Amino acid sequence: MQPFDTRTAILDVSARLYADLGYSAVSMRDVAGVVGVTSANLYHHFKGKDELIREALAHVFTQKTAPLAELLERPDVTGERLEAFVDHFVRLLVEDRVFFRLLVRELVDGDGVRLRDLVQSVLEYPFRLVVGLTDPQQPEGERVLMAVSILGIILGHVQLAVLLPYLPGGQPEHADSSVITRHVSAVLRRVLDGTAESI
Amino acid sequence: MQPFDTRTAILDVSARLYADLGYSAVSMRDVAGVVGVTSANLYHHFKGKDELIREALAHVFTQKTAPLAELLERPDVTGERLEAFVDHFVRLLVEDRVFFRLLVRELVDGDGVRLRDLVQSVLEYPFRLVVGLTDPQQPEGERVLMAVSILGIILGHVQLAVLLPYLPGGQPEHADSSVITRHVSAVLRRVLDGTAESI
DNA sequence: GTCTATATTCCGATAGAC
DNA sequence: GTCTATCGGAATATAGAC
Repeated sequence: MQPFDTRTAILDVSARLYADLGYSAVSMRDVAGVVGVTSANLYHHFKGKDELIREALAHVFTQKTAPLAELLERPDVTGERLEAFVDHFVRLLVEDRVFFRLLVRELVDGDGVRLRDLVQSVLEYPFRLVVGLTDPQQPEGERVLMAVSILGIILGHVQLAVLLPYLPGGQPEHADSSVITRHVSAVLRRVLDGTAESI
Repeated sequence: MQPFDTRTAILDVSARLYADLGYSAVSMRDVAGVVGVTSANLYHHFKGKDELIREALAHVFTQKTAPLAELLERPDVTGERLEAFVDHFVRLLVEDRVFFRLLVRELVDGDGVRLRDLVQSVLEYPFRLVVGLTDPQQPEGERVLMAVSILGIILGHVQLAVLLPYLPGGQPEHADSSVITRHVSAVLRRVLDGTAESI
């Protein structure tokens, strides 16, 4: 642990550039240039480009998922765990552009191994919570589908937000995390209350 | 118009490779090799890589959106226009892997100009329909947010489907278009009926 | 309209000095 | 741990013959 850890700096820069440009468009020279070292130095810290990007992904995902897990481990005393989860997840996706873009990129480009890693490091925990919010009297398959719908509506909402300036009636304010959180919470509460008292 | 139009073949191959690999990972040599011509030939039909990919996108989007527009222009006599729309849109995203991946890639990588093109060629029409399905007594902003939620839940559901094999309780059958259509239709019907009789 | 051949730049990766 | 120097190959793009 040094005051300025070169390896960590490389991981941070790699994650940001990969999130913005994608795997093939970010070169080892680019990363090195932003960090302020030579590209040869990158090969001292990492075996190659594949390993660098893979570790950068794990670096960001483990970093950003910890607070979410902490939230989910708190007991639900107010019955507003759904709102708290939506608020936190929307805020994470809207306000952390790097995290959001890494997530979407993995969903579209990830192979089987990387998708399983993504689930285990980021999505499995919130997924279990959301399944727990669905009607326990429904069969397992229905509850899984409902959980996917809930996570999907949040992801889709954030993803479509970039189109709002070009959609008829769309205002950029509709992409604010507070607006999205309020709206999605209301929709989900209506859906969940229609099936069971799940709080 | 020739029996085998080289230009059209180039556009089809470009769209497929770009959908699978992304902009930087698909080379002019790759496209030419699959089509069965030389890369120099591509520069006779298109000014460069940028123009090729841009025209390939427009080629696919205008092609695949026509049936959707046709559906939306039919009068809603049975009151099941929502179900018909969900069915068609889910089927399009699930069964046409090229279209789906192009759409997601544009959402994550597109700049202002390309996003506006995407809206005008693909999303504006279904968006107007979905706005029409929401409660007319709600203010415009609320109806827009609801429409984004409806499109978003479909997009998010299809997008998260790749994770189902790795999620607890997830079954690959949950990614079938018929299963997604039935589930999403039921959820949306519940949400929309909670606000107004919109049929 | 399609080809061969090539110019130029950039890429990932390595060797070896310090 | 960081550097200079460089290799071999692949990228976009062009010139010009057929």
